[in-house]
Amino acid sequence: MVTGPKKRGYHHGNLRQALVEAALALIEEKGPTGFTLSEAAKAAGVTPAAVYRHFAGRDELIAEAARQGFEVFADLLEHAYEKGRPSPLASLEATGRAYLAFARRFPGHYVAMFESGIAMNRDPELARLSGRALGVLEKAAVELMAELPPEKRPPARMVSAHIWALSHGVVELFSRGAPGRKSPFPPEDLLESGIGIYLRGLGLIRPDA
Amino acid sequence: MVTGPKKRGYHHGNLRQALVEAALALIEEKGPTGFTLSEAAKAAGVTPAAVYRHFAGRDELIAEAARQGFEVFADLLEHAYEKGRPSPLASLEATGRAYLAFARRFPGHYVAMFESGIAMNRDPELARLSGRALGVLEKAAVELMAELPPEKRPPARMVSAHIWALSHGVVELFSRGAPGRKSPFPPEDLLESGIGIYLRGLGLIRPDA
DNA sequence: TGTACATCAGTGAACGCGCGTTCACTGATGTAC
DNA sequence: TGTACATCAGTGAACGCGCGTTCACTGATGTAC
Repeated sequence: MVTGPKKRGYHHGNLRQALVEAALALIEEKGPTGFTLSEAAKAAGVTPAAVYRHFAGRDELIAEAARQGFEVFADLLEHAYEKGRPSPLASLEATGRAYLAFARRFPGHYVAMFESGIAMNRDPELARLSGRALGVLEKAAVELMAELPPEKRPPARMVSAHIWALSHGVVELFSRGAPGRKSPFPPEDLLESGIGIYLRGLGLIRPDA
Repeated sequence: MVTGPKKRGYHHGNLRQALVEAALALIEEKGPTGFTLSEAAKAAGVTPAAVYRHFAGRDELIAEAARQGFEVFADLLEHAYEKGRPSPLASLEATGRAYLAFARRFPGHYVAMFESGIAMNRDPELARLSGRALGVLEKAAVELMAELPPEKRPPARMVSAHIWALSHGVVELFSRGAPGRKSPFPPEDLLESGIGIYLRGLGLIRPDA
């Protein structure tokens, strides 16, 4: 058994993180329902009871997975947002793409965050992190709205809600390989074209562009 | 014990349907995870074993609930579609509203259909019914696209996918009372405004309307 | 440097629980004569 | 109409299972002297 660069702590080394990763792998594989504490423990090569040294219980473990997911999520969105600057339009489009990219690259996290039935207010840290992620979208929307004349300027929070809903819908319906439901188009194209049409509807892209 | 209009069959009368309804109530109340065969049986006033007279097992029961949901769903969409005629624009908008109305009025069905992890191809009837529902949306999109000049006419299936994704996203994120996540706007307004902006982006509504 | 002690991560056995599922049964309903 | 029989919906006891959780424990690691 190769231990790697001798980084182990007491016994396992870093059981806490190993459990989170086992949980994510299970969620990814079998959905939020298919994850059990015992199985996660087994996957980490440890007795179920050992889990209680690190988490108060099953829900705590999922919450930690979601927490880590939101952290990466917010980072990715922020990075995409910055990359689009100084154009608010490019920022918002990049942010949308980053949303989908996250869901594809971290499906376990995505499920833990949005489909596990975790209550956001169970944990202030979770609420803060999810707020931060959504905040990026809102900031992009606010800047975008500033480009429109005030009289035809919808509320920025509504716009960010639209983008979020569209992104989430594309992920849920077309991105994950729902058995028996075939996507007519690649989800990336679907989201990109959808956002494009939407932004044109806001008057931010030329009608003939 | 009042039996009502004496419609009961052998013992229970109509256990099959009673089980479906108990399952829906449980799903509605506690999510797709929170539903167990035993609890549904108890809610219907019957022994767990009795379920097997009517369904092959737990999954069969959920599938039946989803099947009934899709039936109502397709009917509602179709009705809304017809109501909007002969204007394709009005048809599509009404169909979108009907989508949300269904999710609100039949939350248990909606969850069984879209969040229970039921495989659509497990059951040809289920595939047929879900196809019929989606078909209404596609038909509306096809007619709508016919109003556009061919050179600026996106694929109808893409348009219907956009509408579907936006509707589903609004339902999942803002319609159901996800604890700790407060909706900034009523979901109906959110969907209506979103679809409106989108249709304007397609060039189907006047920019200044 | 070596020894004694404190810490605490993980063990393993045990628990009560509710689950889905099976089975032989019983008794109400429907039907043939 | 009445009786004998067939049907079959629902019972109740039993099963094996894996779950989450608890507990006293053990033994590897870290620390004080």
